[in-house]
This record gives sequence, C-alpha cells and structure tokens, in this order.
Amino acid sequence: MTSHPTANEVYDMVRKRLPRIGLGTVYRNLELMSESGIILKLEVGGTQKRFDATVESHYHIRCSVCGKVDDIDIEVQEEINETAAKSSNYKILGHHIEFSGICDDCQAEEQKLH
Amino acid sequence: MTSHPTANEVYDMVRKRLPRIGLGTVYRNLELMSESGIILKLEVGGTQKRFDATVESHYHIRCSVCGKVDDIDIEVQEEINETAAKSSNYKILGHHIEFSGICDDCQAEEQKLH
DNA sequence: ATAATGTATGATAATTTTTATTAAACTTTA
DNA sequence: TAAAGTTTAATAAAAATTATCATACATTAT
Repeated sequence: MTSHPTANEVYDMVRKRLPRIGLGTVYRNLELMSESGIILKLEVGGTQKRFDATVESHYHIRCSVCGKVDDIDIEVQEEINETAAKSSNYKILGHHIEFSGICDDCQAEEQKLH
Repeated sequence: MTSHPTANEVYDMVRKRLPRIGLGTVYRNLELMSESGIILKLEVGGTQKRFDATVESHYHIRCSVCGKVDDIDIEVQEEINETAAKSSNYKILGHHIEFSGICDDCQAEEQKLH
C-alpha cells in the first residue's frame, strides 16, 4: 500500500481478515519487517510511528491538521550528506526530509468554514 | 543552552535549582514556550520530544547509537519548499531535515571495542 | 503416523512518555 | 487586606509501545 499507516491502523486493516489477531503480533511483525528491510519505520512528527512499504529513499510530508503522512516525489539530495559531513564531526549515515503542510482534504475543510 | 534536551532532561536540570518543581510544570511550560515561539519543540526520531532554544530555521543530526541530537550548521534550503509544492497538492508550510549519524563520543566508544 | 522440538501467537501486564485534573500556594488587583 | 485570578506540585489518567508467557501451530525426526 502507498499510505503510511500507524501500527493501530495496520491492526484495524489486518483484523478485517484475521479478526482474532492481537495488536502485539502486529507490532512484533512490523518491527521484524523493518529490521529486515522489507518495510520502513518512519519516525516522523506526531505521537505515533508510521510504516512505509516503499523502502527506496524518498521524502515525506505530514499534514499539520490531520497528521496524515504522504510521499513527496522530489529528487533525493545525495550530495547533502557530504555537505553535512564537512560541518560536523558526526559520521553521517543518511538524512530524511519531512515537509509540513495542509493536505487537500483539510484545505477543503477550511474552505467550508468560510 | 545549545543542547536539545528532552522534557525529562530539562526536569533534571531545573530540579538542581528548584528541587520541589514537578515534571508536569516542566511539560506545561515547555509547551507554553513552544506555542509562543520562545523555543522549538522538535519532533525528531526516537521516542521522546526534544526542545531547542534556537528558534531560527536550522537542521539537526541525531546519533543512531545514543540518540543525542545536535545542530547541523549548513545553509537552509529555502527553495526546496517551492520544489515540493510543484509535486504535491498540499499547501506547503515548511520543512525540516534530520540527518542520522554517529557522534564522536559513540565513534570513540566503537574504537575502544577493537 | 506420531512424538519431539522449535516458533509464532493472542492475551495480558508492564513500561514509557505525555496530558489532564485538582486542591493548595502564590500573585495581582481592588 | 480581602477578593479574584494564576501557577504549581502532586497525582491520576491516557496513549503508545514493549515484554511476558502459556498455548497453539508448524516443522523435523523417529
């Protein structure tokens, strides 16, 4: 899937097929899958972690109103890691860009109120 | 300060001066201060939120080993918001870059083991 | 087949982090 | 200096995640 569900949202989806599955099983398998590189665990803004079926490097945008997370399809900035390495004594491993904005659904909601 | 303490770390620091202060008071005031723009609330990777005394736009790096968060002093990419706006139907509000890496302390730790 | 061993599960408890509640202490205003 | 307003510490509650463990399920060996 292309959405970025939280563990609870995955639980709700999976339960439609496997009604007796436990939330712990969902957490455990999401963790195992992200450890083995099948999925990504996103530590984006908000209170919950989110999971991403696309493991190739890409960026995200998070709606400041509803918290929804979507992919942002812009070019990955490979060179920025070297730039960062020059002005830091960390060994740079990678980077992630998180945009914040208002999704079209929430923009429409806002319009309704005026 | 230039570090990026969690609420609990702030609590520990403040308690040295005000031993009877409560953790709730720390959370409440950090929240109020970030709402009014005196400080930043960082929603970076890891399980806890962190707070930043520097409110001017800048980027961060997080140590994958110990979780420490530092500033990365590279130029802020103003134009990237417009790039993102073109390939998204979100109304873009801003962005944040979080690098991941290994801090010098943890690099030194690693050396010790060899 | 079936017994023995290994692995994953659901149920539940425990932990961690943050937010909410509230009576009392402190401040400001009248 | 009394009344009203605000902030606090203490505590409870909520939200998210991780740990525990007996049992169910699957695999392998006999």
